[in-house]
Amino acid sequence: MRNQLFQLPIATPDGQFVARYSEKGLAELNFPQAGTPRRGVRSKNSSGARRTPRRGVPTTVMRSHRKTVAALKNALAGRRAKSLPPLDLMGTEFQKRIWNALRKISAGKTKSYGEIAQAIGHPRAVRAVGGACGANPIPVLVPCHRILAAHGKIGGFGGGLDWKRKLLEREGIVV
DNA sequence: CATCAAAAACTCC
DNA sequence: GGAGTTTTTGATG
Repeated sequence: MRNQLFQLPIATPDGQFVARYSEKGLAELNFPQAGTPRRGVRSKNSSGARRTPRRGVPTTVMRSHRKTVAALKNALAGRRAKSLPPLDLMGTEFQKRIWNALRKISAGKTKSYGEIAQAIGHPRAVRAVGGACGANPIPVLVPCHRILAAHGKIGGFGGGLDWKRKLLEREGIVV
């Protein structure tokens, strides 16, 4: 079991996102509809899933939530957020490196999995990079959708390929 | 606890 | 279309 995460909804024109925060910051962000469609994730929906305690939420979490909402809306509008909320990324060092590299990508630009692999010093681990992107807990804010396959192909996307295309088109990126 | 085996949002021949 | 590379995850001894 991880630390207790506070789960809060985010209403956007595209639906209701679900964000989960630790006391350090944003830990996870999910698309509307599907709960956790990532592979290999067993999400027993028993009482283990902590719902939204509208109060009893630490002020740090509320602050992160406010920033997250602003950043998410900006991102959905096709613009990069001026400032992201504090992120509490949980994963292996390899994944953290990749996610950190993803955050460096400016809005309206794309990179390939190979580019990311080279950026983190494992030029052959392109496949693993794809896996790490799929394990990215915070899509949109960590722009995993700006990663395209080598030959300009769309690649894949955990939250659904339609989302990826939509996000890319909103940023003016044509595939 | 250490080891083996399979899968993955890729890339090159 | 097939083989190659790397990491993660679940099963096995």
